Amino acid sequence: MARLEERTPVQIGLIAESENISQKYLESILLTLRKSGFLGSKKGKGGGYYLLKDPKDIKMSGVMRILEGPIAMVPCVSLNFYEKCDDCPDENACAVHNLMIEVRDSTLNIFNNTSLADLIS
Amino acid sequence: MARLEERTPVQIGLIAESENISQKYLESILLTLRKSGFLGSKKGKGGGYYLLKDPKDIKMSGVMRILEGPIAMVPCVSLNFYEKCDDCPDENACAVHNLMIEVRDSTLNIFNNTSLADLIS
DNA sequence: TATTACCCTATCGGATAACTAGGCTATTGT
DNA sequence: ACAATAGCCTAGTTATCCGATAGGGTAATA
Repeated sequence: MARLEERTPVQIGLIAESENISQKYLESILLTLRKSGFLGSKKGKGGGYYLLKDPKDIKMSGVMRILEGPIAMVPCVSLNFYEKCDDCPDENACAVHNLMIEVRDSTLNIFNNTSLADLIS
Repeated sequence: MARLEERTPVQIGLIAESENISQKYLESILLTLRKSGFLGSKKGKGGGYYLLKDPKDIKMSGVMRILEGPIAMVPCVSLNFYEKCDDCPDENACAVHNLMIEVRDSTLNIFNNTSLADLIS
């Protein structure tokens, strides 16, 4: 969709065919993206999905979180999906904790500075 | 173990207790580390596990690969656990591929430049 | 020679995620 | 109006992985 100049609706079937995946499976992915505000949709004949924003304004960090879940390698350093480790008495005393934060930040830095437009160029 | 000055064997039971995990489970982890060359072991009374190298010379990238598997987010950009994507006709044509390589390299850079000694300080 | 402590294999159960299936509903063009 | 189109929704299946467990074996040491 991002490769198209115009912002006209694209049917699920067309994308499924060109990407070699099942139509139904793609449907669930596109539905997720619509619910999270990345895509709009149009029903009926001539309908389909379309991008709501300019590809330049879509950061990969947002897309990744929706489609892949947490960016952090471990839940205890995740910003959006934080979870405490079961048997960890003190995160600050954990030797691995700070290292994981460092990795998270460097990954996040890349995703935040890459747009959908960057990807297709 | 890295925190100890001397390189004397430490018993599984002691570590299991101080880390609040089952002795058997810890055993399987230590066994993995021994087989991959990070730890040595001594049997019989007074035995246990000990580091084979100086903590300064143990890079976290090596430890991570043994305990956590691939560092890359997707197999198709993994250096040590490479796998081709099923329905991908051309990796170079994949929009996500280069992004994932970038992330892999930045993560690897951190793990390569962090030693076990860095972690405990 | 008994005890200690590591060695090895098999397996279980829960969670996750890719993927599928089937039917419903809203929109559109004629 | 109405029939075809195309998205909407929920549930479920299947496969795989991983944390964790169990139990018995073997080598080394005091």
